[in-house]
Amino acid sequence: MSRYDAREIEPKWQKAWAAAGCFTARRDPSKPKYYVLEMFPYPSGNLHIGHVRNYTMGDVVARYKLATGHAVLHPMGWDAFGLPAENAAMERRIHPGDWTYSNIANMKDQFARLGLTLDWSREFATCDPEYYGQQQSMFLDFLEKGIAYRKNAVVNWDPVDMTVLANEQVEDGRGWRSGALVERRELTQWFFRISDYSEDLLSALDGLDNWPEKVKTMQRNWIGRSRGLQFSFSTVDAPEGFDRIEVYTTRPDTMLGASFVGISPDHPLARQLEREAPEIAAFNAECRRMGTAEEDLEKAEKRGFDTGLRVRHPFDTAWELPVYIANFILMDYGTGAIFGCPAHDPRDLEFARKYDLPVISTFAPESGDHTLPEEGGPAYVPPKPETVHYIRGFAGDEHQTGEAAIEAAITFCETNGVGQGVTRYRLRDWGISRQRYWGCPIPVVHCDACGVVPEKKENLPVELPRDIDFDTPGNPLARHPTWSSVPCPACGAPARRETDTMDTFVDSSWYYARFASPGAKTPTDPEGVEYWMNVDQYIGGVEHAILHLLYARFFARAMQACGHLPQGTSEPFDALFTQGMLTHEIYLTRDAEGRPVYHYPHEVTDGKLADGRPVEIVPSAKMSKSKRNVVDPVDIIDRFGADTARWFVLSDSPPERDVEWTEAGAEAASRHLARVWRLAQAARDADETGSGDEDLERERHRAIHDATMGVESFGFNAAIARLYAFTNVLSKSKAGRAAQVRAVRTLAQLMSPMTPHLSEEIWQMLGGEGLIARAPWPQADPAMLVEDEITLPIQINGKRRGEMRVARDLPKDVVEAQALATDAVQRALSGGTPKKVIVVPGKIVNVVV
RNA sequence: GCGGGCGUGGCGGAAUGGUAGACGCAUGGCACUUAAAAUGCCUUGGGCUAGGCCCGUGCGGGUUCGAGUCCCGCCGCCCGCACCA
Repeated sequence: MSRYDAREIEPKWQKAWAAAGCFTARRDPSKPKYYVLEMFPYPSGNLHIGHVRNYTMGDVVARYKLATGHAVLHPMGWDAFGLPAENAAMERRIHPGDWTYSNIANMKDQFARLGLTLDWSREFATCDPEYYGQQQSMFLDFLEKGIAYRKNAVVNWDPVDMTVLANEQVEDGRGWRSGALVERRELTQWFFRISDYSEDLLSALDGLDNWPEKVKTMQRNWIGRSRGLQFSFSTVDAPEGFDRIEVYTTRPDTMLGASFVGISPDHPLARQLEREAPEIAAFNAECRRMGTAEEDLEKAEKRGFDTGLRVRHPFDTAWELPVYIANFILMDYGTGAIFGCPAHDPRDLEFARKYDLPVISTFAPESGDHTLPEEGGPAYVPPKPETVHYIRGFAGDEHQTGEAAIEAAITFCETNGVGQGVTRYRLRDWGISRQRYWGCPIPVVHCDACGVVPEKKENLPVELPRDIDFDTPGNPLARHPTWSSVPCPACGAPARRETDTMDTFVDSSWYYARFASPGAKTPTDPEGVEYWMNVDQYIGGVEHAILHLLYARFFARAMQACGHLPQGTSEPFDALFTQGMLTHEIYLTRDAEGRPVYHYPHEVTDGKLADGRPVEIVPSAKMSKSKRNVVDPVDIIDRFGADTARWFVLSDSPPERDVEWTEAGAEAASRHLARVWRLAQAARDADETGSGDEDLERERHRAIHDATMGVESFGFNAAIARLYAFTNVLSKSKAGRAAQVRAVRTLAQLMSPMTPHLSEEIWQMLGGEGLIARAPWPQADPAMLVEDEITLPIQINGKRRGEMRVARDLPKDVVEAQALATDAVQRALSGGTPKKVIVVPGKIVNVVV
């Protein structure tokens, strides 16, 4: 009997699949098409075990769809632009392009060992000029359609490094390299008009039936449609041109609870005031000395500055409110100005208590204990559909829901000329300008005479220059001696190329469409996208639930508007699956100062280091290089084989949840595969006749049914658990050779999406025809699945107290009579009669005594 | 801070509102072996006055004949917050 040796069989079958061209996508009108896509990786240099899980899931789907007669497209590429390449360039004096492409080569070798069904003939990297040139072409289309435009926006500015920082490069308000206090600075930047699509992006979510509800909810909240009132306060003694302050509120029903007006430090009025008042200038400067990240803003202490200006309440001109500049108000939202109602907003309440401003409740609960905010209670913010009692109402009923009150308030205000009801969206336009080298150049030219001029399409791609350096901080493109000097495409006069490059989210917003025809001389070609789009199943991390997926949905619409995608593809991903992370224990010891020192898993045995020191163990932590709790897939494949790695990452945990990588789990998976291998040999060598052929055959059909359901519903862990159970039955079976061989061949097929190499080997061993990768998926015979007799649990007062075997279709009254006759029920009744008997056919009997 | 999610034995987890703990790991025992490894078989939520009963799905309430599942309020962890990808 030979042993299962993954190192021997895995390369063999990988070669066989390649020789047969099994995974090359081909348009085939005689088959339904299926496009499965996993979010493409950033080429960081090494495949992470998390990648293994992500790509194995897609591979299971791809192999299953191949087996069920689909023309499958399963491509792979590289999300190759971005900051890490520039960081590597600075740290190691290596060119970002060289670093990126060598990482790609390395990761591709690692990919090859996993035995995935990828069609590498369609591979591209977003940093290939062929790819980003087409992206530039689309940018020009967007520009022509008005989807791309320029406006001012704030960035994180590092005054020492003289460079723009990403949010993650700002740590506690300081630049990560220079340590300098970061400032907000305004630059003219390129934007995509995603906000024009707000309503469509919102309402189309309703049609995405195969997206997780949580992702749709997050997107809805992000787009943030709100109904509110826009109105203005008239000012008292304000500077010239500021006789009114426009505000927007979603709670106009609380207008009689107004206590102050707050404006953003970037509001035009704040900017005007800082010219005359040094204290205001100082305060505004202080506010701007904070990163642009909304999270920081929200967590920061709420601070304000009393401008001394006052506004008149629109309902009562004698009622004046103070105007504060407040650090938590963003110029990008609404009008950059709010009215504060401390009684019904926790932020406003914190602010009011700090600056001793009035707190005025406008409504209170209908009943129950309630401490009014003005008497020290918390801000009262009930859900809008809840009915409350209006103490200071001015429109609608005294007792009404927040929703009704808001509509009544809007109507009242419109009737009295105080303002207008408007629908707003939280979604802001997408700023795509980056002041960096390693990204897609924005293909426009700045001409003194003609202004902003689009590059001619025949001049695309606008390629990145190769000869750059990172010796001095800032954007290498901007300081390149010759690159930006070009003639104006319109008038031919000397002009300057745009040196901003595009956000890398642009690159990943349309790659799925490019895979349909990767070599096309236009961004897409109609034949390719018409056949392959949409993506039938998209798989990736939930961390992309909002930005990437929203941008990709927007891009599909914008591409459609420019004729790059056909009708019916505005939603590019028919089904979405968000998978969980891979986690691993963290092992650490403490240094003399009590700081943690992290240790790699291979340094730890039985909770101790080699020198015998015990380690602290932090369970289920996200894998990160700095914590050293990483698992190298190459190492796992060397030791156990790809099939074991694939099997393990899919077992144990549901795909949408995190899974903890454990050595013991990997070993168990490996042992199981070896056991299946032995069973296959035992089946091959079994006696011709045996007993229980029929039982095994029934079990085989049940396994087909259950495992198929598991694969179709992304219940890979459930499918695997079912296959374990089938394996247990098989190993105990005394069935004859034919029945055993049939059962093992089915087992190999059902396992093949997860363990393709082992399955091929067994298939061949047991005389399967051709490659298992091309064999049709086994079918379960419905007649073999029904059971004639079932076990019915009997409950007394909702607790299980017994069971009985009954015919599957026994009438309800007979079931009831039999249940009442059981010992357990008789004991519980002790001669009395039951109060109630509930019989759920085929499920349960509950006797209430 | 705001939005979204998750929480079940020693561990990973299973369970259309209907037998909580499938399946796997780890325990412990047995078989095989000179021995070990490997393999196979069995055992295992906690408790008690143990062949029966009680308690158990983060905590506290509620709906229901019946709640891990639905509702309300907490606690903890994770993801996102627009320039990380």
